Amino acid sequence: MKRVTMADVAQKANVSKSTVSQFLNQRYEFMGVKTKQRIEKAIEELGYQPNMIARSLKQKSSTTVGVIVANISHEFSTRIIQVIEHSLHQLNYHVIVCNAEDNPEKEKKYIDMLLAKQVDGLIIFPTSTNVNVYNELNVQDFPLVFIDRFVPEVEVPTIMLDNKQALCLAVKELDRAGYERVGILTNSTIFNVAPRVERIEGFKQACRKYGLPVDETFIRGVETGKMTEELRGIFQSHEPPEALVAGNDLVLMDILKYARDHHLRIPDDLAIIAVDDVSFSSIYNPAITTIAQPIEKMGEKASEILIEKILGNKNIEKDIIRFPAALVKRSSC
Amino acid sequence: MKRVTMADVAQKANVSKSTVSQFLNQRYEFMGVKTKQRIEKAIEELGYQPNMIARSLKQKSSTTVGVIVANISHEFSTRIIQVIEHSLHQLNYHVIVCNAEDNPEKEKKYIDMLLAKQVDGLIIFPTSTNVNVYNELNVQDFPLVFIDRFVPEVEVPTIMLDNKQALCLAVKELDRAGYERVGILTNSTIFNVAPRVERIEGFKQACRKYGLPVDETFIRGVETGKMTEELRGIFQSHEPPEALVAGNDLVLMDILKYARDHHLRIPDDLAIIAVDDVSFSSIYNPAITTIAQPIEKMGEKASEILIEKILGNKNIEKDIIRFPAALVKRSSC
DNA sequence: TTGTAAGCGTTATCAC
DNA sequence: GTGATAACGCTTACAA
Repeated sequence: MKRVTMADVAQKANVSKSTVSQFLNQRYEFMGVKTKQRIEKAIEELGYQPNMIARSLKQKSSTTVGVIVANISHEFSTRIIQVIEHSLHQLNYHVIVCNAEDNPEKEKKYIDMLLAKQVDGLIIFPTSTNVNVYNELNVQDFPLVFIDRFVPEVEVPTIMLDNKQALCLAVKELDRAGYERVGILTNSTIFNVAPRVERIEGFKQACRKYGLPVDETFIRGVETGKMTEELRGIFQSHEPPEALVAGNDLVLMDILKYARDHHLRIPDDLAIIAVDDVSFSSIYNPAITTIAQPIEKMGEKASEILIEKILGNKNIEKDIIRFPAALVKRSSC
Repeated sequence: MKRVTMADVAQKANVSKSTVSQFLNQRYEFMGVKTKQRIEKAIEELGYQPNMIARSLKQKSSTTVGVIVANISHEFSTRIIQVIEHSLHQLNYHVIVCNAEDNPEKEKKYIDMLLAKQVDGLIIFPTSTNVNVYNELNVQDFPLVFIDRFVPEVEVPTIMLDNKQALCLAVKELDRAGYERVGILTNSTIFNVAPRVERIEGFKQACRKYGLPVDETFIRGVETGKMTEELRGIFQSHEPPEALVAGNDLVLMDILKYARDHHLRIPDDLAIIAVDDVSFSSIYNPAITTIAQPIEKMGEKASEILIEKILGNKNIEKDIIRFPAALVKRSSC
């Protein structure tokens, strides 16, 4: 497959490469009408397509950004990536998505690869442990935005859910519905993944606020794969919880599966409220009450800040930007 | 952010750029041990990272492939993309994913952009209408693979589900369970999207095979957004269907929602079997019986063929490769 | 208004 | 064993 280059066009149109370049970059202010037409014709006839690689090399910009997601299996991740892709596409940026699978080494490898590919910026769902890598990028002023999770010692703009407020909303709803023995289940908190820790903390605070008992046996960060086991433990207790908050979509699935397999009726035997308004929550029977993240806004904001940084705007808040959650009331609690 | 180049390394190590290049490309056969060490040291100290853009320009290969998906909102799409990304990553290829949103113009625009970016190949869930574009790529021997849908007049390797067999499986199961009045709902067939047409056709054939009545009023390709309306029509009929096949995940959602809102018990009032083994089918109550596509195998095969083509292997079957579906028996029929 | 030439960071050829 | 030097396809001063 012989690609046609600018030189071919130039030759065919009887002009020099630079004139063709001018044309392509819409600088026809001082260009003869006839030259312009000849170039147009030549491009058309040859089916010329500019080579963005060559362009990138010269311009030192690839109009590509990388997105590294900690774990793509959360619906939240895929949806926010879609939003980011959509926003950035409108600005003529392309997106390369990488899935770190919650593995810091993989994340580091991806960062290196994407840098080698000269991406103009990076949006990362960080895995917390690559602090030095992040900081290195940061001191070099490399455009970087975090999403979903913050990293303690790194000053990077971070888009996050207001987890405290989110859980306050959840507990408030549980309280309103009259539940007393309540709990929350999230994925493992051993790596201090911010949303999980914050959600648990927010849950406890809210319980105190609404005067609900805080029973630590129902408040758990559970390792992947051990959820069923954990649930069995919880429901074997003398007084099992009346209501459970699912820390994310995957936890919700585990709870629902357990409930079904053990014939727990929702919400009568067990009320449920889930963080993340996953698509199947409105389909489920009964429909699941959820706490929704403003995915669109979060994705757009992340894109916006990244582009600002790419374009060289220095005065961007390097802080965490928290987005409020919203209660989507359905029938599971 | 000042990037360090090969020249910097060369200078620091007191060698020429070419030697550094040799080093980077593991050609140390004739390289002095000391030179090697000096280069290693210089790279380390400067934190040098090769520039793949420059490399690509020279090598005429970007080690990047594009994936254009017709509609990302199907779980099937996202999952197959994950598989593709995973397979190609192992071969050190990167993937740029684009969502054509079922819009042929958008698809064409993406193809152009990806070509401009010098992707080495393209995996497309085609939107059927860009036949000329596909053919142009094809005559130029540009590495191209279709997935999920075939395009009649284009000779490109195509990975597809064996839809006929899949629906045979579904109908067989319906028959086995004793249902007689059966139907199938898919998305709109006006654009002759292969899977939809084939699934409907396969359904009819299978009904004949198993001696079930073929009632066209229960066999429908429905426009997006009109599913609820259609369902209302179907269930107002004198003898509504006892069992329905959902042509894909989105259709399944619509059916489940309708069933819940109209208090149809599954499977007693309405049995359901869905094509695509979406994650929530095992969670739902009752769990949904599905026809699963071998997503892993399909994604891997697509990646494999694409890479073959990229590497210049000419004798690849340009035909449709059909993958068999599998019944996942649960409780909805 | 258009052309010339240098340069972006690599790799490849061939000379030393 | 190592180093000049010329590409790769484009942009951009600056010259004409």
